[in-house]
Amino acid sequence: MENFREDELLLDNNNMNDSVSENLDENGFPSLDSAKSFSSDFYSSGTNWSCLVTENAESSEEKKKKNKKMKQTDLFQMWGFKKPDTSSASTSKKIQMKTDVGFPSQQRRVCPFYKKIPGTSFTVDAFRFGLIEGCSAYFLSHFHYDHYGGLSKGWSHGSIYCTPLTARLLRMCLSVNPTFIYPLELDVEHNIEGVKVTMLEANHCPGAALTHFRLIDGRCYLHTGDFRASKLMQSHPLLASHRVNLLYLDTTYCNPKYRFPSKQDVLHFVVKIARQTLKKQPKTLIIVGAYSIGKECVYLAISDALGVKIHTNASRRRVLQSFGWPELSGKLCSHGKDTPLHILPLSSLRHETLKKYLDTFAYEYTTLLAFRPTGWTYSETLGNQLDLIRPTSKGNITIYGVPYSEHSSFFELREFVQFLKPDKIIPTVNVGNAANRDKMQSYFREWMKS
DNA sequence: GCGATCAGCT
DNA sequence: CACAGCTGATCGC
Repeated sequence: MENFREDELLLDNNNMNDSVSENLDENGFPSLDSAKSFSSDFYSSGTNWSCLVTENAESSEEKKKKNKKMKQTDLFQMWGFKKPDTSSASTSKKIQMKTDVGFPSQQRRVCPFYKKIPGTSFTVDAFRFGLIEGCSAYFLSHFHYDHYGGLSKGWSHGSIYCTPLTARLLRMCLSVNPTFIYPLELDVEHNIEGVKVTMLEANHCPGAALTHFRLIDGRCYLHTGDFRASKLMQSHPLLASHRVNLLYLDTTYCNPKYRFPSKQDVLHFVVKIARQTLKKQPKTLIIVGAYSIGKECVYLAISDALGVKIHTNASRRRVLQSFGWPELSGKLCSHGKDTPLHILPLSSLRHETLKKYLDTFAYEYTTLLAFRPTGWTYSETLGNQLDLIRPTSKGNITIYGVPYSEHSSFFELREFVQFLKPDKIIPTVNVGNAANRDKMQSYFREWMKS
């Protein structure tokens, strides 16, 4: 997850000073020798977003006057029963509610400093800002929309560096011109403009990577992208042997209220529920919800445990096939009737929608059990106790929210940071408001004490 | 006519 | 709450 909502970024514009921008070069890249001071200024001032937006904040006020509209999703198309309708929909004329006339959006959105790597002309996950002056290499940490946003067929602003799997998805799903894409094998040191760059497995979604930069002067910077910290990560030679001077950290769950179990525990829980349900009612259709990529292990675990194949629509099958994982590819099947385990978009995981879906398999299945894996199915009181999770049931439809997270929990973050002992930390998530930034800053200070 | 983008929503 | 989008409307070519 990332913060990039303009209205959020605008919040702090009334309290600006020049402490950050002083340490930026003419293109807004933090200069090499001031890497320390620019991040400390970031923490001390907490509110300096001078490198972000400078336009007026008016637009956010007049936004909320649109009527809610009924939407008519073609479920059969989404589920793969039907080809997309190519006939044009009727377009009704509407009164313009636009308030920021005259300002092209890219002019108003400037790449924030925490996406720029000091002492280099590199940026990370910064495609939605159009051409970034002074940027010669655009790194992409993983293939999730809020990170690749801005990339499309017409991209021509510069070289894109990412893992080979992410590169395939860029070509396949976004038709990005391959001449701009430079796949970087994991765990191999690549020399890019004199900087030694290594991609490390991020334990997030397929293809997600931490990016490790070793500059010519020996300084090491680690950008986590989105990641779930693990013990295994600590044994990586690059992290075990080199001091990290600057850590760009995925702070999605940087708050102790976020407690969730290990992935393994959640997988065991899901499998247990699936088995119990099938034992009671053998004619149960099992659904796992998923976004574009990620959470594959949830349905792989069920597939393995029950010895059944995995059905999903053609477009998702194409994406999953592209991973090149035999243990996944071999289990996919194109006919829903051939397996009781189906994958649907998370948006389908509502009782009403699932009922319709079950109706399309009325001859095969009588009940439906669905899992909604998200990171924020947490509870302060439940904590780690999976057995206290209660599903929501309506008729023969049962939905479990399960805390399968592909981001680090608060305590995993703490352990990772205390292992790494970086000189400085730059949070990359939840930085849109000052209270959050201050809170995270105080956690960092606490962690770094000893 | 189509792809890209935006606001609103979950 | 916030994940990682989804959707319909609008904009731009």
